[in-house]
Amino acid sequence: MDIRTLCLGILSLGDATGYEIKKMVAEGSFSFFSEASFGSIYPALTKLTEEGLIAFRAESQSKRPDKKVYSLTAEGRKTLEDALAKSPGPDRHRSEFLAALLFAEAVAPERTGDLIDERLAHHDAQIEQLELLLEGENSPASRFVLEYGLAMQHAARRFLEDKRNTL
Amino acid sequence: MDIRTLCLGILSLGDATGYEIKKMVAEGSFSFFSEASFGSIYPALTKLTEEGLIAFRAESQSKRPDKKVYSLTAEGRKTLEDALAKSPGPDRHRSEFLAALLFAEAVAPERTGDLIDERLAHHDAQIEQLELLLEGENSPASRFVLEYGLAMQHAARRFLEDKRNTL
DNA sequence: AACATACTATATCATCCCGATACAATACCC
DNA sequence: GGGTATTGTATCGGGATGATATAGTATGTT
Repeated sequence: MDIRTLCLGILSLGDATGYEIKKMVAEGSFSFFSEASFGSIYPALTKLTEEGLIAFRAESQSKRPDKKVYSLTAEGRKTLEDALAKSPGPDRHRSEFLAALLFAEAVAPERTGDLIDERLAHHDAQIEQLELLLEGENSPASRFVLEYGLAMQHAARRFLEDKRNTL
Repeated sequence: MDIRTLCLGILSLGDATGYEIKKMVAEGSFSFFSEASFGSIYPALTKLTEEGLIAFRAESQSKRPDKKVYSLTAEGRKTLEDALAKSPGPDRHRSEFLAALLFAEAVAPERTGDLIDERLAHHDAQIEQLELLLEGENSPASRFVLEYGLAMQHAARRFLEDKRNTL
């Protein structure tokens, strides 16, 4: 899933500005399976507009630069449907924590206990945040994703607690 | 964790060629928390060598290009220790599956059942592979990572099975 | 025997992406 | 008054990905 398809997908759920798209992937339920920076979102939106897959209306705001509110065109919806027809690629998980844990074993074994304790606290914070998001979310699809994230956090936390003394 | 630190970490576990490092992050227990391509590994090794953090011995092979077997220098080990002293950055999870599921809800809802069924089969395959790797692995740290991955796969699978009919 | 695919091994390159930065006005808090 | 946060668009350097090139060996397939 490249940034272009991600933008099409987000716009299929409703019109948005580049800034709003960035907020959605940085916070909210999108943040648990995707990422994107301004440096990729704005060029993607420009190119998608040139290709006619999306269009924007400029909303002038008093004392602020114009907002460009993007929306999906019929052609863009078709392109998204085609992309979704293919089976999704594999998940990609990058964890500095797991890497640090594995390397610390060889280089600084006294550090592993701290790493795990920090991690448990991190999971607690994530769980709290997810439960908060879940309270304010009514869309079934978004709730599904948030509950999925919650299940994963609980599973990771449980595993670490069980195994803390094994290493 | 950039590729440079990843290479230092892998070399802290034992000497290796660029090709072997690539194999480790593409298969094996490293693949569940990291990724790297030839296009990033070879330049990283070259630069780390220039900086004196690693060194290589060329092993000439009959009828093959020389192997460059890299190993960590004392300075490289120190650099790795410094990097591990910092707390690891957050995990990054990218899932085309979750994105497709969320977007399909709006664009092609009849596809969601198939997506989940495909995903369940995918988890079964991953679980089988992880159990296979676990059989041949004796290092406690590697076993820890593999068991972690296994726990996550089981949790995801269980969640999807429970929720299949909710959407 | 011929052919195709896969493996070992290094390396480069276009394209894409991230993180930082810039600009600009408003709003809020101490 | 001053510092930080928010809404907004946009660019740029450095870094990463995925594909491709080269090249010989090994293995499997028809």
